[in-house]
Amino acid sequence: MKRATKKKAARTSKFATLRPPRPGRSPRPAAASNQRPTIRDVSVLAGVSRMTVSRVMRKPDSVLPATRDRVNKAISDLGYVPDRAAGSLHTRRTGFIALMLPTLTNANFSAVAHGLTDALRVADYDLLIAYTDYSNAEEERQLRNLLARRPEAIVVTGPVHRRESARMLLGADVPVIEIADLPSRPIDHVVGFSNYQAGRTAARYLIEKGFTRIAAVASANEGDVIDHRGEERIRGFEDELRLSGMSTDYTVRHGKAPVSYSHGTAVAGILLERKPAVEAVFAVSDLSAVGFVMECARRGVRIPEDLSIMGFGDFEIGREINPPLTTIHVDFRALGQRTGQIILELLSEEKSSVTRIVDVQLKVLERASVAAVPGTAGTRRAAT
Amino acid sequence: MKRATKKKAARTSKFATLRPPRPGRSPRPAAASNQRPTIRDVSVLAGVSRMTVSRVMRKPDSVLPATRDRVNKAISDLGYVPDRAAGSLHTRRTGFIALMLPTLTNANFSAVAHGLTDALRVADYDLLIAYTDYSNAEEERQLRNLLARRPEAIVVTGPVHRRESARMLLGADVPVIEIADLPSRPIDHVVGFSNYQAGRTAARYLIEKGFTRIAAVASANEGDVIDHRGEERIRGFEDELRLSGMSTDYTVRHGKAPVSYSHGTAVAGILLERKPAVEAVFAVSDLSAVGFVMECARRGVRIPEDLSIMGFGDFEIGREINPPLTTIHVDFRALGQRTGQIILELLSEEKSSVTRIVDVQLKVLERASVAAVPGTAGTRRAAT
DNA sequence: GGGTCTTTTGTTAACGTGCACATCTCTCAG
DNA sequence: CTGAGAGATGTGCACGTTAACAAAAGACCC
Repeated sequence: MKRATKKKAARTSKFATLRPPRPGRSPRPAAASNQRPTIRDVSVLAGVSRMTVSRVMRKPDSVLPATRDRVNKAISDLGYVPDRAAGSLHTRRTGFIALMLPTLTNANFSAVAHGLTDALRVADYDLLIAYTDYSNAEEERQLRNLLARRPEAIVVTGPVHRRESARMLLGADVPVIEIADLPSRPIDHVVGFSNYQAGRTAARYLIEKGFTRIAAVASANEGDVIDHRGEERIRGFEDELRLSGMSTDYTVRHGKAPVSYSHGTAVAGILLERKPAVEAVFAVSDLSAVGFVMECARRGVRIPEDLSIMGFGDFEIGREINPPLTTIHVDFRALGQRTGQIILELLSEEKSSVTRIVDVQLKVLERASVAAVPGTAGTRRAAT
Repeated sequence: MKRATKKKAARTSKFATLRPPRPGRSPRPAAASNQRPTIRDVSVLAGVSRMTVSRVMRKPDSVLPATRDRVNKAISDLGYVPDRAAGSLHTRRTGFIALMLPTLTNANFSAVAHGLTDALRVADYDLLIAYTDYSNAEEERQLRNLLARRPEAIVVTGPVHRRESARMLLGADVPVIEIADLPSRPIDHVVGFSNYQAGRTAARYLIEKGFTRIAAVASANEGDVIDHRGEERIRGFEDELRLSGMSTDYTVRHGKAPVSYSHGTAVAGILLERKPAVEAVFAVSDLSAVGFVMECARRGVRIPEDLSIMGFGDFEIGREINPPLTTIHVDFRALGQRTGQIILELLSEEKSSVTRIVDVQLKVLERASVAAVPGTAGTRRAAT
């Protein structure tokens, strides 16, 4: 029988008969039972060499079916799972993609993670997720951590602000993709949208509806903790107001990033006291806008009759509340998927020096929380 | 001067003068400029051995200040970041903690991730997050993936259902912690709460408020995609109803896990048609409950006057809507932190064979979305 | 001034895997 | 029956790091 012959041959290491045993190298006993099995344990059990085991796992067709079955049985009996760290040490491919987000507790950012995973699933990549809690210092710390894992691509929520962070990213010698913004000085690739333009778009939308007393609502910068993308939206919003000769006095900054429902609730308390009364509100995030709407309901302020409001981000809850929330939509899941596709392209191509800048769609979703000022019909454009 | 002497001595490899150069081993040229620097590059630049560089990074006190400074300068000049994969190959410590969640787009699960990170921050661990989209098959696939990274502990959203998954976890020979449930047959450690009891608690609460026509609202199992913890809550809820001699006919199952706002909206459309009219509703998740409440508002169904409703999970939005949502609270962030602490304990102790089962607090938050039936005063307990 | 101890630094051999290459086995043509 | 070629399998080393051990250089003591 073939098998017996092969087995014996393998066990007696026929190729090394002339070589004396190496001095310092003990034959190493079979793995202790409490240790995870290695490819060597599998090879011994199956009576083949380590290389054959390796082949069974990565190109099974190059191994004789009988041998393959024997090896597979050994793998399964031992519960062997190859150690990717050891493998990648040799292949220089870790299979890690690093993703740096401000926070996980934000449906849009988790949507990015899901989208990215979707796109990467076809290949054999694992996501290495870190989050910064909106702090640049933490970003740098996390980045150093991530680089120690040798990711094959790095996705950061842009723009990167620290010099040292940018330096590390450049030095990593792997594709870097900034997402969720269009940085003025990109490090490498970009899949994002202009938060500044989003802010301007929101302002233009409200101005065209005929409002003149318009508020912007955002978090306050607190030391190192800054929502840079939110800041950009507010900056664009205020710029557009000014360009139309309007006041930015109604802007309210409150609390630390990230904003959520309670932010809107608190800000409503502040803003609704103002005289003359504010007519329209743009919140830096839907979550804040929703909190604002809820507080208005409690105070008997009718939306949109007494006050119009719009948010940003098209969070699911905005579609469900009464009235539904006008907002600016960005498909974050698609953004993540697109990012994943680009990574796959960049990693498959030989030497792609083409820098990709993808500007993702952004659109106003008109819902019932904004109503035009009577007599305006929502089309009063640049009424000189 | 001391430094010059040392430097020269180091460069000429004074300890190996008698040994001839090894045959097959080329001295290896300095790393190509486009390659990430290794510890060897640092050692050459600093004029010391690799080991000294390694020491500077992990126990700096054992190196002479002058040498240390020289090495640190080389590290910084080269932008050297050690490769943890290579290090862990030798130390057997990867610094990975694996976390398997059903989804990231659920604030409570992301809170677990944040809590876990909080607790692990003091040590040098990185979280390796995977999610299953509520599929057992995907759980098994992801688990195999995770194990290939050799995590030092594995956190899974319990209970684990597949035989093969459980087998892999046991074979991993690292602490396994099931969270967010109290499995009847735990694999190892547990930090969770009884979803079954949560369901019973909810039912008891509504029964004591005097309701008799009570609905449970959940997702429908769809093939492999099952929200096991939600199922447990519904099971407990219905068991408690039956124990009080009540009907479970009002239970509505709809859509695929995970449920969200639109789930509640859709289910409200179904449930509000029922005759005789339902009096109280328990939704498997706050998100569904919120959607339900919003749909009631649109239909003119007053809460709690016409209908009482309670949810589960104490999501932030439940506190903000009108009326605020009665719910069952579990502190998921604390759950994550507790899990992290236990991991640190387990990994620091020599041989801790003690299995930890932590039953996390769970409490009903009484808010305005549930009102007692007139004449009940909310205290009709087991009215025999 | 010679031994001994302490401090500092260097050398070697793994850790688990995969590639390049070497070697054996089998088939088949001539 | 032999040699070439194809197919199957094995060996050795490298990947980047660190623990254990070794060695050198001072410090210190009598």
